[in-house]
Amino acid sequence: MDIHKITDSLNNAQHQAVTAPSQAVLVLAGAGSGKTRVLVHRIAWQICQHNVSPHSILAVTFTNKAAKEMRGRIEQLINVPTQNLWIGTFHGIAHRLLRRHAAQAHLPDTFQVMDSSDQLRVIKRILNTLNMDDKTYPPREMQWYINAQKDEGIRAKDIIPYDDPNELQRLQVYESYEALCHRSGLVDFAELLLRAYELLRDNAELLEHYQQRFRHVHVDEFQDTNTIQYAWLRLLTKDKDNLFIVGDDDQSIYGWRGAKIANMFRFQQQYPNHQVIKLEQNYRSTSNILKAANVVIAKNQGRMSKELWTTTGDGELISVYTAFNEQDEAHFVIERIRAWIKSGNKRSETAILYRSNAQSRQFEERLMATGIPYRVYGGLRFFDRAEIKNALAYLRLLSNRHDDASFERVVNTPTRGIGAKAIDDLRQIAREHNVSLWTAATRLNSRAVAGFLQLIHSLSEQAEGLELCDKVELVIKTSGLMDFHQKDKDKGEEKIENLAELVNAAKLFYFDVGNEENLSELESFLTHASLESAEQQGDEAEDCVQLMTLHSAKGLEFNLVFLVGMEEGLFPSGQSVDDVARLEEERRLCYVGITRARAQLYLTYAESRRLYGRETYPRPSRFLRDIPEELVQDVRMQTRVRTTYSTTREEPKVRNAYPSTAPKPVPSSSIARGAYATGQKVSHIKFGAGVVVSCAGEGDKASVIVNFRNVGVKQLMLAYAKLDVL
DNA sequence: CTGACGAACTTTTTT
DNA sequence: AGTTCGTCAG
Repeated sequence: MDIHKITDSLNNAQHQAVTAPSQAVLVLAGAGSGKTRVLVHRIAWQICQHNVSPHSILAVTFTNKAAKEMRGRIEQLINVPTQNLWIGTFHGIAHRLLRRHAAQAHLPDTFQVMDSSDQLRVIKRILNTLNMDDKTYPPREMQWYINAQKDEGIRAKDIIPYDDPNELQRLQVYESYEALCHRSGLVDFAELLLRAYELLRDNAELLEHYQQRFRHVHVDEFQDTNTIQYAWLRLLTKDKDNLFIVGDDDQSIYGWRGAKIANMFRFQQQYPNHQVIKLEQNYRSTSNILKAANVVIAKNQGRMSKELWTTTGDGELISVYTAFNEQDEAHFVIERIRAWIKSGNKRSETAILYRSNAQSRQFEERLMATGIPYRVYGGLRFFDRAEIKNALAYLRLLSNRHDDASFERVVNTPTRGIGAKAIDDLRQIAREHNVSLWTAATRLNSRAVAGFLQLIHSLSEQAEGLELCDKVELVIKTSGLMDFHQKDKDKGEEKIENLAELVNAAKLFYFDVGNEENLSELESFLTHASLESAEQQGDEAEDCVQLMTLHSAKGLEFNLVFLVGMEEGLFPSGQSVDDVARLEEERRLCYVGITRARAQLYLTYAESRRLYGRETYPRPSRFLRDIPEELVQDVRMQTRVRTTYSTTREEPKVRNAYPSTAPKPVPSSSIARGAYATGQKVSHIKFGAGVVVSCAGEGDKASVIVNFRNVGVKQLMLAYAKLDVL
């Protein structure tokens, strides 16, 4: 194996990281500095240079996509079989451990993983049985509570509720939930991690075994680890310091779901012999973009210092566009994209990034009207669809009759005359005798219920010996799901297609017998469905404009990026502004957003925006003001010169590149009144400079609403207020 | 069981 | 505004 192939292409810092001695290493990797590269080459280096068997290497990521990419790149780099290499998500690895040692983890061999919507259903049901009002105890909050406890490694038995009645109630739910999961052989996502941690913690020989086995442990996106993930890593590596972590404190954007940047500091304390290597050279963006990113993030306190730089030139200035309202914003963005595509660029190289999903609509509408193909990220995933979950629930019942969540899901889907009453009875029996719903059903005297049991029995018999995909097909057809979903008025066709797609997915499913010794093919497929649902998204092949939240943009890059809705209250989110820590996370989010852009970055905001059915007049985001003027070009200012305010109805369908060569279309809501129109820059003796956002009334009663730069929105009567047109 | 209506929401999301 | 969720009547 050619070692040079592994090290030659690296810069100094990368080289240092890849070839660092086997001790704890923290690679502080800025955006676009080649962190995946370092991980991949580090692993390759160990295998080739130090003859480390792939069998003794563990690499943990957060997403399946990242895991897959890493494995692919290692295989590409070195010609060594990597089946023995453990690369996977925290959840995937935890799951694997639990399968191997199910008994020691106190789990049945047939345990199944439940996703968050399954979990929510179970919790709802528990609230119900406990007779708890779901107004005072919203199921979502209970779910959040339980997961938060598990993320911190806290079991119900560890909680001392003191005298707080609320806490007592929540504890009761947590306990019942644990009991039900245990009885049904169900494991939620947080449980996977906690259980895997406890497995190692409580089984000395097992821990010893894995400590011996994994000579090198690697972690990607370390800043996103939560308490239990850290604890688990710590168990595995504490005596050997063989932990190689890559992360960027500035890109920690998941604090709200338990990620702890503090883990990076904890690492430094608990692995005193560690080495820190900073990757600061950026290979993605122009210098101007990096400067802006650096300035924005510099305002955060307590960072591990790090500053991105590049050898490529300044590049274009960052463009800021001030829109009248959200429609104008969308219009502007889409026109720019249109011009960009027209000059020969790929649609998939441009992205519209927003803080919240609700913002996508305006852009979608415009794109649709313009006929530009686009793709919105973050919708329902394939395995999350109701029809798919129904089919999977039948399959789960085939493999485990006592899976209460699945039982309840399909016992009356399609409807077979088992109403709320019958289900209540079942629950009653189940609770009294502490048995599963299935067992309860065998004791209930009901024709309909007996019919359901019979159906499952017969499906089970018929499925015997069939290929996986034939099993799936059998279940879908025989259970009546096919007919049931076909009846859906407007979505029937789509649902049938999805079910067909599920059969197809089963056909394509690769069952790795060697790796899943304890699992049947069906069980393995079901696990795959819960644990890897994300990757099943449709055709990425088509060249599409990309629309997504800032969160989902992490890790991606585009030549042309629009960061839209740069307004106080939106971004930073109104819910974060009064909390320093949350505001810092918003700022990191902004940093993430800016660093997605390779060549060109647009920041846009609207002076007036319809939000929750009301007209709001937000002020420009503080992040916008942080970026120094010399890096920015105000797109609107350029336009101003050419704009005629009297432009009214006949807004031309703009053909030219907008806005530099075309007159700025005035949004229909904007009506000229005398000298004032929305968008007009004005100046007031007392309030200073501002922009007209709305006009009303005529003659003496004419008034305008002005958004002043320094004092915010004011309504002024034209008859009294002295306004100067700028 | 379906459909209709009204109330209550409304940051971010992977596993 | 728009969506989702729960309740109620048919």
